[in-house]
Amino acid sequence: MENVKNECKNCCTCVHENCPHANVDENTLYDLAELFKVFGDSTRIRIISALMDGEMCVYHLSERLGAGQSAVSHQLRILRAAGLVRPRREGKEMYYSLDDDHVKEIYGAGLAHIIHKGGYVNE
Amino acid sequence: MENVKNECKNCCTCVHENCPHANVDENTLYDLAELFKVFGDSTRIRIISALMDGEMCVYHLSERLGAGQSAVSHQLRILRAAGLVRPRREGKEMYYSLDDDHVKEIYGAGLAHIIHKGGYVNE
DNA sequence: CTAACATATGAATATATGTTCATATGTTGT
DNA sequence: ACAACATATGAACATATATTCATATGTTAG
Repeated sequence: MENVKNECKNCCTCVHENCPHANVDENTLYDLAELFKVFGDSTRIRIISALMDGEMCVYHLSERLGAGQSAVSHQLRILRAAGLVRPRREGKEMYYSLDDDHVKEIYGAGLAHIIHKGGYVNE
Repeated sequence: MENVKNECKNCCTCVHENCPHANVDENTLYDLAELFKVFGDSTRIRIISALMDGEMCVYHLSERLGAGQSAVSHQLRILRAAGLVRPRREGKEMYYSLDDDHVKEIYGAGLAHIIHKGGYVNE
């Protein structure tokens, strides 16, 4: 409702884009929830993970995930709408790739937490 | 299903915890989706945002969010189960705080993406 | 232009999830 | 022990969401 002004008490006094203590209004928090919601589905996070290695067409994504073409296409639509992936047409095929490095940063930050909590063993 | 071994092609050859290209098995991806799912709710992200300023008791959280006590408590349970917040009892009250800095990193990474996409104006 | 292929989309269904209400648990002061 | 308060929890309900099926759109080769 209200927009409380909070100065960063932890890392700095200025408000730069990476500062997690930056003043954030309610609408931004809703946007943020929407963004994380997109990451919060196993099919979509698996798509993102697959695209870490580089672009891939829908058919190969579908194959790699063992999911239906329609399901993958629906999820790609959501990823696209969130600005997380970008399509590129080449003939009949659509190649998808991660939109920018923010996607990798969010993914990496989440992964670091999982690892820290010990639920992950690297081989 | 299968566990494909991918070496990082972008930033390094070693596999350290922050590398977004680290080899990640299917189970970890499911854990990751579960983690982001926790961030992907407006009530929970508002709780996290509130706790950025420091610990807070349930009643004050409930007050600040304009949400019911029960709703907040239910969401705190989920945040606790995910290892994102930590409770501390002081008399009748329960004070919650962010569990560790990973929470801030994930939050900050998401916020950076929102800002980059232009959906956020800092005052 | 037509057939074959790749992807996208709409509708329907089944499942997951958040909130509310009622109540239980736990703590303090008397 | 009891009353008052703070928080937690279970059940019920309403809503959101992911998948599937059928079909539409778009592209290429012949």
